[in-house]
Amino acid sequence: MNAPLFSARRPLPAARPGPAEARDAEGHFAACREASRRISQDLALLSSKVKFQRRVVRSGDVIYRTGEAFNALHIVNAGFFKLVSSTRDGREQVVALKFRGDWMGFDGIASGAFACDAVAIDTGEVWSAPYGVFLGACTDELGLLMHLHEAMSREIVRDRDSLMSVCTLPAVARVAEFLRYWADCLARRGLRTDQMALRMTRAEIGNYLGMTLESVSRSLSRLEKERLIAFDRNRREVTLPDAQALARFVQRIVAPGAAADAGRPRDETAPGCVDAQPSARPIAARSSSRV
Amino acid sequence: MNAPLFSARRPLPAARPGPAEARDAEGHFAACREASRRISQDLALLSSKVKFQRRVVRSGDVIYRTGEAFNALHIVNAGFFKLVSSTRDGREQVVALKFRGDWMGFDGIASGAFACDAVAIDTGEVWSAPYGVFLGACTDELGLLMHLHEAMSREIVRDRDSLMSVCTLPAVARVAEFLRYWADCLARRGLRTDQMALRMTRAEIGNYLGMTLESVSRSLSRLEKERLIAFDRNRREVTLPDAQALARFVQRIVAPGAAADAGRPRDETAPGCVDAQPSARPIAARSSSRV
DNA sequence: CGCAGATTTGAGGGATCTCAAAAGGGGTGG
DNA sequence: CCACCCCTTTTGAGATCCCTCAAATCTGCG
Repeated sequence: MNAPLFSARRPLPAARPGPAEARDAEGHFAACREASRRISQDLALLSSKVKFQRRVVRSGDVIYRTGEAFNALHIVNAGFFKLVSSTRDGREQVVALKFRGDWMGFDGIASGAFACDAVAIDTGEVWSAPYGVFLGACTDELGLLMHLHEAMSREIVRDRDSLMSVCTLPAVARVAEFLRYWADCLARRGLRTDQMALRMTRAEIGNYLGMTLESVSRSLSRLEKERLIAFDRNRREVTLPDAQALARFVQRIVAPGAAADAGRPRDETAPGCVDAQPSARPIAARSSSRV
Repeated sequence: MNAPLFSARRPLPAARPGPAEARDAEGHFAACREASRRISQDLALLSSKVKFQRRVVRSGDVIYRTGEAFNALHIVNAGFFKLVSSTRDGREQVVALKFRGDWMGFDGIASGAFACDAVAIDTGEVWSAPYGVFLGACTDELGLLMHLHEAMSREIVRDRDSLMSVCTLPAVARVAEFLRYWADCLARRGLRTDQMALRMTRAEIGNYLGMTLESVSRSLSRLEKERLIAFDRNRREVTLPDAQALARFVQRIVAPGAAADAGRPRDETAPGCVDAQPSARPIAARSSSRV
């Protein structure tokens, strides 16, 4: 009875583009439709299992604040949200962005107090329920438990992707990746990705990506000049004519030597065929132990 | 019967130093002893609830690899581990470090395949059990479930701390924070923090912190020159004579205006609770909505 | 003892930041 | 409806931090 109530665990093979690049676009659209359907379905099931408090929010509304007692978990039903960490000395950092179907509040479980601010950056709706209610529902319904764990796991993986981006990509590539990420998040929720409204200022984007607002602006201008993006009316809305071209642009920056063959599955463990000198130096392995 | 089997949820108020700065050192030591005791206790309880497969590892041993089917969760009983993410284009990133009591493998839950490599960087011991076993144990034992969630939550918070560090601190401050973090992790596990063996090459540290190995080396040399750290024999072992002085050093860099005496790292007592003038520009809040 | 890898240190260059000025956009009140 | 104001964005010029390249030193080990 606790079987696949929530959607199966790895329903998105297309998320990792297979070797066949040609039909990627179609595959991508199919995957997005599937993802969108799944998110809606999960939300519906979730709300049938747990009695939520629903709240409509507007841009700037705060869902929870750093230091507040952790009492509830929140799920985005609509809109966009940012999570902002801050240090005692006044540094602030946008650490995550949240979209429909995403959970907010996991950061509070560890210490019993929320570790960041959750702020709406558009009108939307949040569903909330006390942590204990989830816990109780989880023990009844294994599917819900697995859903919860998957959400936390996704968050961990995504956070690390951010770190990877910030640590290994130059500014313009980070902006390009950010745009791809944003478009992908929209697409997987059934939202149109042409004329995306970014909903964040250059300052917020720059903060999220670890650069100044001026660098964001310059990067966007450069991407526009290279025809990889196009602005709409007010420079707050952006179009990605060709997401793959953006990806190739990033590849070109990362590995200036290697040609455009982006779709290499995974045979590279450097030493073998070192054609693509990764411009990112591999981490020297000390004491590789076993020969 | 599912009550406080695992240690209570927020047992470390001292981790957030209160307004009284003076007795911080004692409070810190007490907190570390407490944390150490708790970690040992949790491990003992864990192993009484779940039948683990135990494995002794040596530096360089791989616990799991990117792309491998996610089958089990792992818990560090001894030693030190790094988690390394990699991209298809060959970039590598140390995304996390793991110590006794930490879990490894959460990244695999979301997609059903591990999303990074887990590699030992010292001899140690790992306890492993299939995910399903944990899940089963969790439904029997609510305390275990909460313990698991706290571990995942801690990981999320820590990952975001890393992002904060990389995005908002200059190189030398990142290195200083890294040393403090490492010392703190050791202290909370009852390990001595004088003559810490870093167990990572400069290249690995630099990768983790988003800088080159040369920058790490220069930063360490500078910290040494300012008497904030001291090297032992082989420059792989480091001593932090005064962790608070290191923290003040970081503060001085972040908010140059706040601390007057920039030259002397010595007897300048940190101003009360420095909620300093953020030299880091705050994120411009668009549409602050409600008046 | 010599080698291989790790580390340090220096010099120069480049990417990004800082500072500054001007243009654009949207909302409000007159 | 328009003027005005405030915020955001763009763009330029110079400064700076960090990276790249290079060479020397150090360490552990076979």
